[in-house]
Amino acid sequence: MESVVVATLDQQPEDARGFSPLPSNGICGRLGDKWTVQVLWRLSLASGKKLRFSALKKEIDGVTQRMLTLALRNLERDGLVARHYFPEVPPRVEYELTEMGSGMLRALEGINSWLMDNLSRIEENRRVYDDAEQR
Amino acid sequence: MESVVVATLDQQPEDARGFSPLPSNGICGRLGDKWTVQVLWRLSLASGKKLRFSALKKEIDGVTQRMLTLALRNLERDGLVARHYFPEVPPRVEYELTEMGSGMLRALEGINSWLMDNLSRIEENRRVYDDAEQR
DNA sequence: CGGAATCCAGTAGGATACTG
DNA sequence: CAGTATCCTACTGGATTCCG
Repeated sequence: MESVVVATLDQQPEDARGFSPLPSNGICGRLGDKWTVQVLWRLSLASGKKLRFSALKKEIDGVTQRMLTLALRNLERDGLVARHYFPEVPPRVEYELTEMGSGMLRALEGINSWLMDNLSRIEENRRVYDDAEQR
Repeated sequence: MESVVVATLDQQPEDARGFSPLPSNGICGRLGDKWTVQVLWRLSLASGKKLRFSALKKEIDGVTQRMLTLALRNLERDGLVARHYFPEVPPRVEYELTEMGSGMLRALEGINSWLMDNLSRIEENRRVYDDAEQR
């Protein structure tokens, strides 16, 4: 029996090499990218209301049009965000979280709060490590 | 009051722009990289026992020496992994999870199980989206 | 307005060879 | 054994321009 920590992670069927790889890598290459989580986050703050592209762009500091577009496309593709296109003049596009999207955000609460609790310790560790310099 | 989903995420002091950014990006660029989580995972499976560099390399499928070294260095720098160097001939180096490291892994359980539950749906969504092709 | 297209710089990551 | 050192490629992400 492994440690309790990983017990639930071990439910995945083992692969040909005889161990269960974490799906975290690969599947969430998405999570690792620079903007995806921030987009989900801003949409969730809207709590059910839809947000226009320009609103998202204004609220997510530093994101470029291209990166926001790419992030939204990937989220839409995964079914985490719904895109509503209104063929008006000028055109209007609104985005909202899907059920799945908000579920994923909920699932992120664990690491997020852990990070908030441990961020300063990590930064301190890095400082110490870097000060030690050449070993 | 925001949605329940993000309530606990909102405890962070707001920044100058008036909203609380998720720390998930930036702090865990680490989490987003290709090998970090897998290294933590393999170390946790050892449950307290230390693992040698070569053991890790053998068990983490596809990782190169360089990438494993970099991942371990970063984890050590953050204080998530402890490195024990034995100046023998030939040299021996052993790695183990720190308390902090296993805490982080525990905190990852949320997304991990969510991903395992939703992976097939996501893949299906992607398939449908890609089949729709040109919109 | 909400992109798409293009160009470009920086970096993550892989292959290979060498070393204390 | 456990790395460093190089080299190289591919992808991320930024800036800019154009389009329906």
